[in-house]
Amino acid sequence: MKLSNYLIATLKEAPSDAETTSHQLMVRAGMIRKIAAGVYNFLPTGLRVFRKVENIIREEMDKAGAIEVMMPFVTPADLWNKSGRGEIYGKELLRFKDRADRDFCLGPTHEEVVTDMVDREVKSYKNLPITIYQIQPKFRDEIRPRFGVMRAREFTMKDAYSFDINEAGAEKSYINMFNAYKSIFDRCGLTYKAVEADSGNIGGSFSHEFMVLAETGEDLVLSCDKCDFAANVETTSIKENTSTVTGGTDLISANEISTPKMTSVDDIANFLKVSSGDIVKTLVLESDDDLIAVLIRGDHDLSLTKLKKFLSVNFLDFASEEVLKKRNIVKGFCGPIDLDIKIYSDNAIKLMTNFITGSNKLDFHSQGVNHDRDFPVESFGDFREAVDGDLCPCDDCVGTLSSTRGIEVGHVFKLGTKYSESMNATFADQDGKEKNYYMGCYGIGVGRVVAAAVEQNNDENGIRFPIALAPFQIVIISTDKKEGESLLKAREVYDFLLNLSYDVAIDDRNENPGVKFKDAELLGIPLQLRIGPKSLAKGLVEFKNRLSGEIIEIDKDNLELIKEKIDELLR
RNA sequence: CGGGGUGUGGCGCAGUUGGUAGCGCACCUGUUUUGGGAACAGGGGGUCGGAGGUUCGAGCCCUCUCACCCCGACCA
Repeated sequence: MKLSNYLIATLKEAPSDAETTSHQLMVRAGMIRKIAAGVYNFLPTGLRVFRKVENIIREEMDKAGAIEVMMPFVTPADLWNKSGRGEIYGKELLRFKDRADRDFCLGPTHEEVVTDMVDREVKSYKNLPITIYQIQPKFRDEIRPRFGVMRAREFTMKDAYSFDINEAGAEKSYINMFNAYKSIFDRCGLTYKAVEADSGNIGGSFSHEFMVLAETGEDLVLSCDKCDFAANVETTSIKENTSTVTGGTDLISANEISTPKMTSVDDIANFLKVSSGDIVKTLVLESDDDLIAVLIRGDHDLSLTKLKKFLSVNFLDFASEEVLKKRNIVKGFCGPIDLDIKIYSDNAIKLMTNFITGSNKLDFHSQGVNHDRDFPVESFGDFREAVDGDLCPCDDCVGTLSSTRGIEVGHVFKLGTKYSESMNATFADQDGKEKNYYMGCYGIGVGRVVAAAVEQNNDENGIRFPIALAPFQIVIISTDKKEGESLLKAREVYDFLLNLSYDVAIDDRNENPGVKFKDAELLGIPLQLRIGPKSLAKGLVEFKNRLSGEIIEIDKDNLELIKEKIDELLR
């Protein structure tokens, strides 16, 4: 590529709406531009990187035996009604009507479409197992898109779906994809971790997320210091430390204390000079049909994900103020005593006696509260979020957990028969009977992989792309903008490398050398070949390595040696 | 959705008590430069997000609206 005839849209300053490093750098490098909230243009250099990721994914999927198709971005709402997921997906699903008033939506994922497709085309167990994939845009009307293409509303995803005749087959397909994912992220040069995860809206029984480790990640990953356990905080189960009994063995009687205007755990802890762990907070939530209360230790956080799973409900969220008012629940002073809704209690509370809670009266709390004696508990369970220092949940493991932030770039799920049942998708098995497919689904966010790579690889000069992802692997920089020996030599080497199919660009723009160096570094091109009067006078050209900063000089006329050096440096 | 904030040239910003819009970068022309985002001179580009209103006069005041950004269980 001749950069004199290309679009290098670099900026000195990032727009003020770019917060994270990757967002700022991708905009400054001229890779992306926003055209609406969560909707982006990919400019030429951005697209080149995007394609490299896409190609790696495609190659590895093909190698793993997955079959590429393309399903529509616009899908009929009917399919979503069929699976019953239209309601659950809610506002994230962007719906609209066509001219004949028929309902459509922009596909946020394609389980419905692919299940329908396979059901139409595959009739017999003889055609199974099969794994279908596509690389295609998706649209999710996120509440809050952010961080550039990291969490965009329109984004490109590689989504794959496996169909098997039974559970064991599904397991094999899952492992096959899991391994393909490892190859993909290895080839992308990312530092990542595969962790146990929640399956969220997609549903299903079991899943892993592939997390790129980075400070700005939106997810929290907990890993064990003794074994190889690692999981998203959303799903990490907790082994409570049974030695931390608090409150003493003699039960004291409950009494109310005046706590004017003290609505937070911290207020109460400061006022009573106790630690927040001595306090129990009573959280009131709305679920599918009714309100429920959850007791959580003052210094812990509720995990909505875990509680939702425990209750097996579709909807669960904190009760609104209106609802609380209607039920005469006093915000800020809620407690379990005389509360006429079901009370669930976190396991950490089981060991506590004589604790402090709200008293359901404005400006009053209760101390010396004990469960069972003072209020009934519907059920104890593991409802809180794990934190640094919690025990590893694995059997027989004595390790403790520590947390790191991560960017979820890939997710693999076992779906079982969830969709094949709801959509009545079947094949004829060996015994001639119709059976539901055992499915799995597997996603990778292509743009997010690019952003994650930038987030993980940068310095004060810009992006330090892994060689496999860089927009170009080599840029030949003529440091003299006049038509002359430097430019001629640069063109000669460029033609030579281009003929050998190297991923090479020539910076023949009418710019000062400093501009070209800065752009090459901002864009993260791993190798610069600098050709200018200074070194040519000595009969040399020079390489600069973006990653090591090292500069090497080489005989200007020995093209073979130049080629060898490139091969060596790109290895 | 709730709360907060911001909209002025491509990007980053300034704009006083209301008096008719400016700076840096970028862009164009010329000259000089030429190894780390060059210098000088000249130049182009703005319905001040939009609509309505107040006023002799609105970027500035008022009303509505749109867009974008940030925060949002922490308590119950």
